[in-house]
Amino acid sequence: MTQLMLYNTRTRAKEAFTPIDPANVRAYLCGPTVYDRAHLGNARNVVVFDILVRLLRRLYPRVTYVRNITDIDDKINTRAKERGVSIEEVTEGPIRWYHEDMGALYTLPPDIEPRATAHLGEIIEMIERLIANGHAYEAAGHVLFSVASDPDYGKFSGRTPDELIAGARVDVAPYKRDAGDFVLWKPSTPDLPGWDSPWGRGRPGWHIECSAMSWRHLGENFDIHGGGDDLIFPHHENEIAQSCCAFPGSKFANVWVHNRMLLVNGEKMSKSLGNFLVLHDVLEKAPGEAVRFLLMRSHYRSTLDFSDAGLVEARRELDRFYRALEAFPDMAASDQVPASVLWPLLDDLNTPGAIAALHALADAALAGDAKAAAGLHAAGQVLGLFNVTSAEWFAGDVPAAVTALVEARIAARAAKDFAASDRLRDEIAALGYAIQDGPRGAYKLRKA
RNA sequence: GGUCCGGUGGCAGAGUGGUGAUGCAGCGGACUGCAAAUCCGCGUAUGUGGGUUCGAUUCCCGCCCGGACCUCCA
Repeated sequence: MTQLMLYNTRTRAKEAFTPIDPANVRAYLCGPTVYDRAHLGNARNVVVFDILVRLLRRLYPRVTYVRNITDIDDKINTRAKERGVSIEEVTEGPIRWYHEDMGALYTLPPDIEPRATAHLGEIIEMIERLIANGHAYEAAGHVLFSVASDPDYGKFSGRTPDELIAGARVDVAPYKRDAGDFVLWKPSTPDLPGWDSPWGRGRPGWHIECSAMSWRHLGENFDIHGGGDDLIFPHHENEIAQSCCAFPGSKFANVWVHNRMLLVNGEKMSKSLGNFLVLHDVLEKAPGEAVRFLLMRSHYRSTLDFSDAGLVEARRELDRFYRALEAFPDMAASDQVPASVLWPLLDDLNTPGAIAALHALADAALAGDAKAAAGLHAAGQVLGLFNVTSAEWFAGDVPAAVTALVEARIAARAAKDFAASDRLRDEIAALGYAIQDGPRGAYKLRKA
């Protein structure tokens, strides 16, 4: 059983995944707009896609994973103006932090990481095509996409143009033909970053860069497009409209994979609410692998309500797996992922189901089953787990002060001075380490 | 207001038209100088009212509650 099933937002149904070209599966994930630190919601999105890509790589010989960086944006411009620096100086830090933080979660880098600033040519070419095809028009220095020109507009997100207008909570610019028309290109005043175009010096609107970059790197029609479900409208609806109208007859992405939002205290983390958890801060509280594990403990299409208690629990579950692996230090590496783990993953990335299977393997491994331990380790590769050794997981680099106390305690126990022994255990605990005694004076240390 | 999604044991969280995974926490026992870890065992759940069915947690309808989108957002 190696058939991957994926829920496709386009059809609102779980479908058997069939690549356009089995020799090269092409996938695109909407990446960050780089003006700030990544938050935990970004992390969920990237971890989910990371598992999908790892799984696809087991099933197909080649996967091209593209994740863009949006480095043209009005929020970036605002920051640059506030600080009196160039937009490159604003985006440099956030791009570096993004790589560091996602790396700390053991997510694989994309094969191609295109930037909007390097794709103005493609962006302009697409806009020219849209104008030539009668799907876009110039007005007041802007170029706008005409939603009325696209009979399919709204189908993806399940809305009619009337609904969109009725629900509009923003003022409609007077130069728009329809309230739903959106900007492809807008003029830049001299104090703002801009690029020369047939419509004068300006900059692209929000949605066009993803259409241009996916076209450049994956073609007019590719397999999978991912993102958070808050992007379904308007971002992905608009991407589809632009791409399908610029390339008549193309289908753009075949399968759309959207993860649900991460909640904090029952509410969506969002920039406007200001309640978002900065990933870097969460990584101060727990190992990256525990944060990653927390994000896979619920299905990607369910809401996940973050809590510190959940983080602690994620870490304890991983403790158990590392204990199971620890029992087989010389285990030969295997890439045979047990069917019990693979099967739920193939069924629309059911990570909680896979984790349940991991626990069964851990039980067997703790009972002495070497094959189960090898299977557990192999399963970790497809899930992006077990990236460190058990010793590193439990203790990391032990400070000299702790080692000295441990040695003093061994001596005390040998002398059966249990009062001293218990006192030393408390002192070790005060330094953040727990000690476990084993047979014949053996012991294990772990970070509290 | 429109559209959509969900409500499972103390908590987290899957699956399923036919005796409700898994984990964490809790309880009892073994082991231990005491612990920890490990092992054995235990308990508790499908929001609510109808309908379809031999049988529903699973399908359908109403209600209640929660969340998302309709605006920047992963």
